[in-house]
Amino acid sequence: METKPGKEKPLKYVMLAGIYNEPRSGYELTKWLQVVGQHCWSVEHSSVYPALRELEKEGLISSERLPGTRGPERSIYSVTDSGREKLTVWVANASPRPAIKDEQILRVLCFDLLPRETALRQIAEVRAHHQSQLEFFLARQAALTEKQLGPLLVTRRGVLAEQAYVAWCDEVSEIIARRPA
Amino acid sequence: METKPGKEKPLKYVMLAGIYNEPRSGYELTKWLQVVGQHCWSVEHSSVYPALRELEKEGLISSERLPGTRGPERSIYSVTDSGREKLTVWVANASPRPAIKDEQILRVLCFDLLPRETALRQIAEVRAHHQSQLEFFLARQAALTEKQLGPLLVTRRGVLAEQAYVAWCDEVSEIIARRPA
DNA sequence: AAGCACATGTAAATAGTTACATGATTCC
DNA sequence: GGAATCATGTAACTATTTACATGTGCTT
Repeated sequence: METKPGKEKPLKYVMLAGIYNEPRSGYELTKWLQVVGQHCWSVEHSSVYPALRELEKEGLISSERLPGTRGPERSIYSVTDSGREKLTVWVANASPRPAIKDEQILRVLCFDLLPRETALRQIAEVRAHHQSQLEFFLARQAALTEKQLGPLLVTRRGVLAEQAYVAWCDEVSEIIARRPA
Repeated sequence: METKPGKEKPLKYVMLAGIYNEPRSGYELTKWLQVVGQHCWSVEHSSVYPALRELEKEGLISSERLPGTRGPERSIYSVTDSGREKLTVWVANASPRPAIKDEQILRVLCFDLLPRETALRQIAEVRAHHQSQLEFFLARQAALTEKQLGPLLVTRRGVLAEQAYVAWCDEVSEIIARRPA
């Protein structure tokens, strides 16, 4: 047995996956988790740095100190051979069902509490947000080739998910609009 | 000032929305959050009961003790007038962006670590899960009329979200399949 | 009488955020 | 020299899960 046969924190594997995809600093990893990772696993930087230290202590990643091109020095992490092995085992496992927290859907559940105008305005704003996310993922998709299999598939997920959200907003608007006030 | 001008826990509003939608017991609310709430806000029962007590203490919901039709006695909660007012204010507010935790997308990011067969098998299982979720939401949709505006719109979200997930799984399969091993 | 679904609760542990803190470098 | 971005970190707090706990009533 190696220290503990128990389960490991998903966040560490999430980060390992991000670093495997491309060597990154903690800062870059945080940014990545906040933009690309928005539809899979978004966290704050305060969770990232301690996890990086754990991963390094376990020998799953290694760091290299580099002078920042535009900014101060940072540590760039790469996945070690041992990390790659652990990651491979993890990737082959089954995932728990996605966990989603989306208050907006619950607001829509209660839309009969609002005057029609208010509801329509709210959903229009939500639509605008997801439309701009969609455009972001479309732009990213256009910049990728089939060579970059993983990033391309993840980006496709972003595109499809945002398209579905925008389509739902449109349905909500339409149904609300043609309703008796 | 009423006790605290600070922000309130989202879970309480989520539950208030669920009870407003239909008076429910803690047990029923938990079930609802686990099935319908899967694409908006899923929690365990251990979070539900304490929050119910808080909501009742604040006078936002009231309980009625009823003998269970098939099972022991339970408390059915309804939204009070005061609760309805608070809920209305909340519904009119803007929502934070959805927070999603989905390990599967990150596994796909690393699919080049797996033999093609393994990856295809995994994604087929994931597809099957979302397909069955889709069928659940479609059945639910068929049972609703436009009278039940909120539940219908929430169910539509389930349908669209699961369709998008299934479509993504198909894309992943296709791209993996026609790749050099 | 055993097993299952109903029904509710608490305590300990974990995960994650918010707020606090610091400092470098670049651009205006 | 001030603002913005880069870059990293800690501490306190909050939210949520897991595990423990208990008991009812129906079905087989």
